[in-house]
Amino acid sequence: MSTAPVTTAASATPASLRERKKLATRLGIRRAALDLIAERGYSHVTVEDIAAAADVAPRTFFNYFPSKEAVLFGGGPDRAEELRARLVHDLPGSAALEVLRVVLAEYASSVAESLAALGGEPTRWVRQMKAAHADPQLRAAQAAHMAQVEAGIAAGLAERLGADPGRDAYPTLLASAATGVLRATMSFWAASGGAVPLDRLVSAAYQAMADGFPEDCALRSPEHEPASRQAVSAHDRKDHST
Amino acid sequence: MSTAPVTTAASATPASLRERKKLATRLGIRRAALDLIAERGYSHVTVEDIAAAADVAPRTFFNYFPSKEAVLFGGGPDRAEELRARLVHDLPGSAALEVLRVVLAEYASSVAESLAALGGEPTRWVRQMKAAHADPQLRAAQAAHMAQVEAGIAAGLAERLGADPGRDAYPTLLASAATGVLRATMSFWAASGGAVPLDRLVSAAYQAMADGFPEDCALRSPEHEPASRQAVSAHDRKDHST
DNA sequence: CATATAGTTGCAGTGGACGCAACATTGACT
DNA sequence: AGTCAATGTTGCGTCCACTGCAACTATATG
Repeated sequence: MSTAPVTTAASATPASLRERKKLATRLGIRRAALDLIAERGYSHVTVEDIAAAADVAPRTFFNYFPSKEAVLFGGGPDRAEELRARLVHDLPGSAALEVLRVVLAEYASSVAESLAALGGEPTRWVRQMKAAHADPQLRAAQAAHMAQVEAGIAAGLAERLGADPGRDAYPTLLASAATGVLRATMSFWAASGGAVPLDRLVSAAYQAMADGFPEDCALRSPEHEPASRQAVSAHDRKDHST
Repeated sequence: MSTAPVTTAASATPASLRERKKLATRLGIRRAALDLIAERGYSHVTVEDIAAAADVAPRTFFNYFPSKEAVLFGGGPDRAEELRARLVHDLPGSAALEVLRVVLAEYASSVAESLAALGGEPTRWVRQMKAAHADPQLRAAQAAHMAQVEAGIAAGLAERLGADPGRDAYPTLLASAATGVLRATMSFWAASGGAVPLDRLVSAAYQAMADGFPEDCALRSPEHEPASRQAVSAHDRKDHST
């Protein structure tokens, strides 16, 4: 939030002292939480521990995050709403799949950004992501979070397409598939250490989806801990009708 | 508790007295839970309530279900493993998408069956499903559950395709999309009151996915509370290469 | 400086989940 | 039958996530 200027909005807004302090403690809590969790694992860290490490009262933790899990995901509480709005209005005239690809690619990037804003070298939160990937509890939590995002997407798509979600399953279907793809992509990206550009990964994955997941489709990462080489062997041949 | 005789499977499985008793209490707990939740809503029912209604000690509840949420989903704890195995071995030689469609359609059916095994008219658990769809807490729980299923699917696909999930994102990607579609489909089916045959819905949805979610794709349900008519207006024209 | 506003903290309480140690039931063996 | 080992059930104590409420404190405003 303070390290790298956010390109989206609300940047360069030091606002009042109060606001700044709030942001600071929020970030402090988040940082402390991620550090501890990376060290000991999610289930071996209590809210009390986090609060102590962040120099706030345990009670204060819940003034900033509605749950212990939320500290891992919730960058901003309004991201879901923003997503919805953009899905409705962006790229008017384009196909639903196209809007999804563009908007969700940006969403992914913004998530990545907010991770980077936590400071520290990438190596640290790479470890964190690896840990998250392992712990089934966290997988569940992440799924729950994405479900919320998905609801926003479905609503946005339904509005854009003028469909009634109760009667036409298409928006929900598309939203579910889209978030599924998004989740898998971000997991993969995190596991790769962030070496492959996220937006490219997301685009490739959506291309795969639009093409109906052909057999020869493969999203591979380089050999070990990739640094510069990037494979992302998508197929740029088939043009799907839009 | 013993309103209607169970019509489905598990019949003619007297096994030992012990096994039967266990099954009985398990079903009793599940029934009690679903009843109470349908009445009061998920968050207004405590485990203690459920236990009381099922005539067991609160502690016993956790001998059968690992969590309060689990009582809503977990039919059997080994379903995930079975899924994995079938994805590896079934339909040798067929495309991954094809196996997914077949196996997941059956999975969905078995879930539906276990719901029906709880007895009572459909109307009851239709209400339950509607409630579940509304409560964000439950949406999250269901997502978490599906995440576990997804992990099994991803593992199975990876094994079938001989891919390393750490290096090739294809299996994970496919699994995520597949469970997304499955989830949306089952939600839709439940919301429709189970009027539309589930396996047909699932097949249609997978067809849509294999075709890259064309714009004209629409999975619609009849007007109001459907009874006999069923639309499922999929497109049976395009044959995708396999 | 006084006052309103808003954030922080402590406290007490609810409820989910677990480990452990009795107690009850079932099944097997002689 | 009668005894014993498994296995299931229950109660108890504990930990921890989470919440409402009521001080208390720091910022903002007049």
